[in-house]
Amino acid sequence: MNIKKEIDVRLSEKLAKLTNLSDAPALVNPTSNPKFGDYQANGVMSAAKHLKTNPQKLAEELIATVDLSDLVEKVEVAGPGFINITLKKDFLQDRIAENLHDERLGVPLAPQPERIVIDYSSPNLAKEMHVGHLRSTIIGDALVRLLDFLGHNIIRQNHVGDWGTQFGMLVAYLDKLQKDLPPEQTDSKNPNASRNSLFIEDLEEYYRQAKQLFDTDENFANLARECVVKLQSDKADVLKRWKLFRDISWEHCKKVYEKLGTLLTEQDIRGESAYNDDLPEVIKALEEKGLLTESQGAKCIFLDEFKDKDGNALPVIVQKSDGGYLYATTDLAAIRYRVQELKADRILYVTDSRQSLHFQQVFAVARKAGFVPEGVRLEHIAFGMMLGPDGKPFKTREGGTVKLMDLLDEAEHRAYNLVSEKSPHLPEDEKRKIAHVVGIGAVKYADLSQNRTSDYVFSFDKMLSLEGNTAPYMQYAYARIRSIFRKNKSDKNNEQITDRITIEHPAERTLVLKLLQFAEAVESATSDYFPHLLCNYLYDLAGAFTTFYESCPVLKSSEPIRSSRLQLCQLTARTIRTGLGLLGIETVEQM
RNA sequence: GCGCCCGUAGCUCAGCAGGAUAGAGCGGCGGUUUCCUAAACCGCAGGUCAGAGGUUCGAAUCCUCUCGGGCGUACCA
Repeated sequence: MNIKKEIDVRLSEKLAKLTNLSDAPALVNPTSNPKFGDYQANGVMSAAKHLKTNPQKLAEELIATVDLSDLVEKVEVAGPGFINITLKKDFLQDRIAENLHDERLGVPLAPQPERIVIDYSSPNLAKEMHVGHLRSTIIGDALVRLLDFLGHNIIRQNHVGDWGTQFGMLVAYLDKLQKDLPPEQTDSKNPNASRNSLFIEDLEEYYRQAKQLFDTDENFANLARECVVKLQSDKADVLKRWKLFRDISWEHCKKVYEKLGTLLTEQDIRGESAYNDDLPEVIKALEEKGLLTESQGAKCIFLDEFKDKDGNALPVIVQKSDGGYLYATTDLAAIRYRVQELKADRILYVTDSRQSLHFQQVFAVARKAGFVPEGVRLEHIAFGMMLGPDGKPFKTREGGTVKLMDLLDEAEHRAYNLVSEKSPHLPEDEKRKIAHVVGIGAVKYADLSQNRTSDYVFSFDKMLSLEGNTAPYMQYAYARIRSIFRKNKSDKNNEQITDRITIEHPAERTLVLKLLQFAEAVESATSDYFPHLLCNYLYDLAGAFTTFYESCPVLKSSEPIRSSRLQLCQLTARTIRTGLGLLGIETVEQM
């Protein structure tokens, strides 16, 4: 049960009736200060302002009309028209007892499940994954888990870059290599001979060299462009190489995803190449709608809502003057597929904020062209850049791109050193397991715990710190609780844990209330796609637990308090594990 | 030039459908351990919420302008 929502709905309904305002939200939130109770409603004041009446009087009227007796111990009007609400102890105890046997820990399912397509990760298959793919992958994966938990039907889409100039370049470069080699070496050195002889590292290097050639050698650039054309016309030998590149690259991605623990699989891939045949169709459809204009040889859609410096409409180019298609064209084709074939109710794009103009334009064109029905939502879940400690874009010391695999390896390595230092007694394989969970968790949590819209400063030291709002802190909080149960099990006078939770101590009450607010945290993190709100909640929960644990002896208490407190420990552990799980972060039993 | 985002403690960040005394963590200083994991906890110091106007009973939050930073802005993705 979402307590906040429950109170809000009841108050808002009555407030609307009382004021005859169509929109009179009660604006219920947890109180800013515990002395005001558990929840406060702030909406009366603005409603009173609209009606030009006395807010305190209106607040008094409202609480006289609304029935909250099943939840509430005390409701009072305070200050200029706040309504302060204190929940009943019985209510808290009853609700928390329900969560004891609830897999979902009180989080309600979405009343209307939707089919939600989430486009995320989307690496370029011509080269290794690098830090630029990290945020999309982490944030996208967390949103998948969160929305799925609410009962939505999630369709992951990995819109990989597996087509176009970049692949033309690679194929052309391989051709060139082959020609340059002496004939007798062709079989052993020719990467095309066997896939085993070509690795992602080679591919990375080829891409670099091919790119350089492409930029400097006009002849080569033309060859590369020809290869793109050949790709599009299904020339068998060219296609064979393309598949080879793609397969090698995917093997590499798979390893990264595996290490990262993302949900993406081969089934989720639907890359740019998948839309190749649709691109002329998209142009045709736009043409038929009368949206296309030819300008400087390119086919464009001019949209009035986007203006250039002189106030002229800005174009969205969908076909180049040389006949080639662009990013926007592919995205339009993808939208059609997602609407028509996947039957999406909502399509989310998890990409960096630099692409926000692009998506605004693509969304606008898709609407105008009738590719997207009225009720279908298109949303760009934008995020900021990853910065290095110097506040500049995150690069290696030499100024190169940081490979994602290297970064993850280092996180694990650092976590391993930490574990070895703090818990040398643990067996080696255990230490490795913990290092993996903590290292990867740290990278993910550091990203997710920050408001995604802003840039964030990447720091191994900070994310692996045991202090503050970090993964290791949360994982440690979990492990500490689990240790209580190991201890309890090994106790001689191990007693049966009963089901009742009773609130005796203020710290218990605070913890219970916090536990009950898990539903609110999940809801808030999901509604606007802000996973950091769930992180904030978990951190607060850990704090509430610590206070409880410091002031309320658990194993040393006598029944029935002992059972009650053990249950609180159990629920806290489950809530932390579930919450981290929704973010794609694992826990360990000891660390 | 135009557009979008941002500027909160020394540092990294919360808070922003307007609400009560602006919160954390790190760093600094000072404490706590015969006690269920000290990888912990508690306390103190630290702020003209970039600046100036405006709207309001009330502004970090909304509006306008200024300064500072980032990103984007016709054939890359």
